[in-house]
Amino acid sequence: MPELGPRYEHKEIEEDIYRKWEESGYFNPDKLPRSKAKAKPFSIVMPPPNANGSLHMGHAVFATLQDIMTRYWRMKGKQALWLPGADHAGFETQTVFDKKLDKEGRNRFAMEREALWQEIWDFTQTNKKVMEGQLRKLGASCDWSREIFTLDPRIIEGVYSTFEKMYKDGLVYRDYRVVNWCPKHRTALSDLEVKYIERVDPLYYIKYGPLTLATVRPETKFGDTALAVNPKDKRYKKYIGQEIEAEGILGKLKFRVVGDAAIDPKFGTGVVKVTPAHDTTDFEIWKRHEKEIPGPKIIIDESGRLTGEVGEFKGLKVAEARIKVAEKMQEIGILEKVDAEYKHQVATCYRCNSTLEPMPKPQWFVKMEPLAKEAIKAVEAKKIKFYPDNSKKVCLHWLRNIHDWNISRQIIWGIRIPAWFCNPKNEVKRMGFYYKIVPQVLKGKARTYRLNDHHLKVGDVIACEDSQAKTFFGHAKITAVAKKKIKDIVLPDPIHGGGYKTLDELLTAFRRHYPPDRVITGDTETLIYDFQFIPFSKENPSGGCNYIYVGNKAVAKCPNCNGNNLVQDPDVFDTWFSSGQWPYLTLLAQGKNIKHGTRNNKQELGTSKDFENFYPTDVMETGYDILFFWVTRMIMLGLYRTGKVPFKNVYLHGMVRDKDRQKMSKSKGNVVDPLGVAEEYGTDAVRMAITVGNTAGNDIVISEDKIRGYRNFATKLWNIARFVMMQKEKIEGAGVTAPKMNAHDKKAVEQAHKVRLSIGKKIDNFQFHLGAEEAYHYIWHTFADKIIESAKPKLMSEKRTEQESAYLMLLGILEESLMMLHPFMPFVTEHIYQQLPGSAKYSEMLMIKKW
RNA sequence: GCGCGCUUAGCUCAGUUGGUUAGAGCGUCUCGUUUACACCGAGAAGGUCAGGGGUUCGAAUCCCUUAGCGCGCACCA
Repeated sequence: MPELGPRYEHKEIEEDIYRKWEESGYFNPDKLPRSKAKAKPFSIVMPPPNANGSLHMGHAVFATLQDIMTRYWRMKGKQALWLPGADHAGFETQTVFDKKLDKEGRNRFAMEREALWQEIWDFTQTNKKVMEGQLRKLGASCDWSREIFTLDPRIIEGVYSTFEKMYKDGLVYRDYRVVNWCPKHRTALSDLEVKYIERVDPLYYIKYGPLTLATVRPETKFGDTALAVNPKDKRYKKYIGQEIEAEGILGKLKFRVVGDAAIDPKFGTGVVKVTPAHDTTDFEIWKRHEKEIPGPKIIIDESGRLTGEVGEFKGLKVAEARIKVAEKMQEIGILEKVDAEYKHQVATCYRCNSTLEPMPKPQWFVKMEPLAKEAIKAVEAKKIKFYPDNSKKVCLHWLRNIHDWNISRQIIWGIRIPAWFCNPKNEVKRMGFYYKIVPQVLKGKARTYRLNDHHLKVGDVIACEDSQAKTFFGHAKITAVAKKKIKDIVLPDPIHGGGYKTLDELLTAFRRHYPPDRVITGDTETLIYDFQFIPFSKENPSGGCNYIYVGNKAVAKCPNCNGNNLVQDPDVFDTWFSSGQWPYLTLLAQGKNIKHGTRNNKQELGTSKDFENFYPTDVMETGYDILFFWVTRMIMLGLYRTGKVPFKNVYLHGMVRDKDRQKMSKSKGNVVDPLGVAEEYGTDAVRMAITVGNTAGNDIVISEDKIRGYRNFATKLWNIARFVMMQKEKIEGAGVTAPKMNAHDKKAVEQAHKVRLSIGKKIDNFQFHLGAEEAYHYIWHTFADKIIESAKPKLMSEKRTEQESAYLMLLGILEESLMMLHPFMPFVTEHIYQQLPGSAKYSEMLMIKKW
């Protein structure tokens, strides 16, 4: 056999084989010979790799496992579809690109949105190309004709229609609340993107008048608006409802003390400062006591520096300010003590490890509970099977304790949120009204008292803003301006609304609306503006009514007030909001029969040939690390949009580790590059190393030694084939016409067949490792070591029939072996298969042979 | 705190609903070149399946418990 050398030279053949497979067209289920004959569908939608780098071992794991299933079911005669894609990976790509810009001395915050978008677009398209090549190298038999990118217009259209429907159904809402803010990347993150790390920080005990409280964040004290204690705490009961005076860095402070059950009396001193702008819990405390205490006072800006009324600390970064503020407190004698060894969890950005700054922002949220409820029902009803089984429990636990999901990101790389705000033009002056006042204005309140000078004169038209919700509700035309001491206001004042009967009541109200450290007495001067209120309406459109328009494309005029002030939300969606819809959107995008619902009702999903045929998909195979990010959200959104679960089975693979169980990372230098080792040892060897010993939900250990072991196996198989081919030449050389197998040899072939069926059973049950091992063991230690060895004397026998029978047996078992191994090691098996008698064309093994 | 796991050969891990002498890769030792293969063959050493208790005719496997390790979620300023 001159063409079969003693070693399998993968380098010479892999590329060629893949090209021929691809040219055959059989990766596309529509082109399979059996597809006309009502073959049952089998479908996997590929987790789209992030188009911001090249493939790593984790990708090789999913590529291998999904390819095993696809090839197996295709061989079994199903209409097998493996649908590939690529993910724009919003925030992750943005951070990768930010780093690149940083190296080049550039910065995205100084760039035009369109120019930056174009650069990132080009960057992802380049990466996408590279990854496609790499998936081919790994032997992935996916249908490239259906490949789709997450920013494809067909996908975006679907994402928009989902958002629109959810908005109308009340499942997405805009809210002003404290979000997880990364000061480095200047965007909000979802709760899942927060990584808590344990840190030791000083715990400062600060005197606030008669009380002492403990905090790790003295620098936020400028944003304090109250103090809180547990209502059951006997020590402090008498202070609840009281205003206490305290010495502050910037002068005297006055805070009200509220009782709130969220306070743990056992922690610190049992007294907490309430900083609603920069702490989630405090924001909630304020919400519960908003009648009694002032709301958020922002003193940290978006880049994590102090801002506002913070005196000499203005412009300092939080970490610096903390030390300086503590020093200052020490100086003026309000720092009681410091516990330097305080251990606590700090919220950080999972991408850059920056400490997150909680910050109030208006954002879009998804109301999760109704969606989770349906998902729980479906999972409990076993509409989805989980591998490993216990991940179902993990999934249910998460779904049962779900929180609303912030889907707004303040980056440019992503799908822009299709919401338009009817905003007042910037040149229009605005005046804020506390949200409780708004209905009074609408009902006829026509006077407002202001301590700060707004420089308004009679005849000015201003926009009226709900200062909590940051929404506008109308115009006010100023009709009179006066300046008076508060005590000189005649009470009750019917034009103001008539709510205050005594000076004390009025002063309390003033204090509530201004920072606590502002001293307000009867002698304080106030500006008094009389105005004529004009609500926004279609007849009266000027200015912007803050109506929110949600739709799949821009409209020229505000549907509410007819104004021309619509401005699109600059934010983009969390990537997972779009990838959470991946299974149905990718299938809907395929084929010519695509319908996206009726023209009048964009909310309807429509259908397509692929959607009808392949949805729900058979398997979702991905890593356990994105169970919550992706899998649960696909289930929820899939049920919401299609009424069906998006997949019948979930298989979760583990994380790849090196031989010392260390997580692979560039910084550790222990990364095994799948393409590099595939080049050196052959793709088949890498695939086997990935498959054997890899069980659902458990981490996978991959070392070069292991890969080398399976490279040896490929050579072994190669030599088995070489040996059998040698017999072929001998038999054929002797001019045999119709050789026959004896009963004994037939039995051996049947045995091999049974092994193949047993391996199939294991693939059916998602036990790929067992299947791979069984094939390995049978071929090496049964076929080669025992069957071939015992056949040797027969092959040398003088009896022709015995010789021929032994040859036929070996040929039969070889064929079985190639088939059982093909899903795992497609290249070497295909290559050998082509040498067998009767094999003419490529792709026979791949497509036509039944399992 | 709540939840989910793990502990099997020197190392890294398999072991499906409980069923003969517990397996694989790599490593170690001995021998071996014969119709393919030294990226090989024949053979060997190496495990009280974390400890204890229970159920059972029978337990690595099911139940309880102890110890050690890991992961996820939520948190106290």
